[in-house]
Amino acid sequence: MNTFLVSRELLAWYDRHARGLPWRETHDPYRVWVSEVMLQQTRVDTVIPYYQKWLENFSDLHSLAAADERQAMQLWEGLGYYSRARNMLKTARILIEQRAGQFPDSIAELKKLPGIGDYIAGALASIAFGRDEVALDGNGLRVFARLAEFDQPINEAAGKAAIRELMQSMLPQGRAGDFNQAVMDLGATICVSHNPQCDQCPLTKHCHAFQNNTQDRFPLRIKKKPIPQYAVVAAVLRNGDTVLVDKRRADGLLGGLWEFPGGKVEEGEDLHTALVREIREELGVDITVHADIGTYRHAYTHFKVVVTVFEADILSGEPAALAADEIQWVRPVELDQYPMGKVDRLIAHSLL
DNA sequence: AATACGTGGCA
DNA sequence: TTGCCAAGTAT
Repeated sequence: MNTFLVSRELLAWYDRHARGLPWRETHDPYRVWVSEVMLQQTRVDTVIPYYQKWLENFSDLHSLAAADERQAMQLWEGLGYYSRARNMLKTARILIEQRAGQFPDSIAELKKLPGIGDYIAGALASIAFGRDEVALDGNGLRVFARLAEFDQPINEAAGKAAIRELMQSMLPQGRAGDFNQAVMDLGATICVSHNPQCDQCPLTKHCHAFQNNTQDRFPLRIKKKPIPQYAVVAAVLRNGDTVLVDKRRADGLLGGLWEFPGGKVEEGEDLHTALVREIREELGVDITVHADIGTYRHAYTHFKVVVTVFEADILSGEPAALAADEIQWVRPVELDQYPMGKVDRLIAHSLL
């Protein structure tokens, strides 16, 4: 492969076909950063409305550093990977307090900030600061794995490192940001996972996969383990016209979001028993379980759940936040003010 | 190195 | 319906 030609022709293609995206209107590090964080594992079409809403509420680093966490989580609700939002708040505050509100421009310093890893550090350095640095994401891995019929799995460190070196070797001095974005645009619009549009690709004459018609076989990946499925129960506990919700601890799944109390059903346990046990563990109260008011199936990244929701009443005791950061009695109509994951939001809406 | 971490689109 | 995958990072 002639890396010089690939690089030159890719840039020429990008000059004509770059997508007009909201975060490409400036090179403002704050805006580039917001977009890159939101775009992790998330499609452009999904991100755009979130990006615009976020910028309307937090137009710069100062307003984000001063932000209310609940407001930030509400704006993030539905995007997933919620630690991204919490890390953005942390990073904004670090930059305001320790760096006079300026992003560092070196990879090493950028990577010290919460939520900034190899990719975002490279993206900020190259796109926002014009430095000659690689930003390698899933698109780049796929594009170059096909170009070279790359024989190593791209979801292992060695494979990623080799492709990073290939990209490094063809990085056009002075236009690394455009080059990185060109690779991503090509991967997102033409060299897509399934049914790549090779008839529109500017690189077919360099592409080994195209020449051998092996696009479907690349990139190679190590297979993931099958994911387990769990039965989960949740309770709608009532007190007058309010229901009880709890705020999950900051770490872990859906950290910092609100939920209806409950948990996993153990092996051999029936749903009622599980719910009584979970509520006793989480809130320190005994309940009577009433009607089943809904079943929800949901797939997280590494497991699936079937959630059964029950109406329930407290028999004795005052609920306490034994396993959560906070508990609150809330009227269902007010629950939109409480950031939640998908399943709990569906349950909340079912109560209206 | 392997696993945890959300959600929605698509075949 | 099920499984794969999408602008990754933290531990």
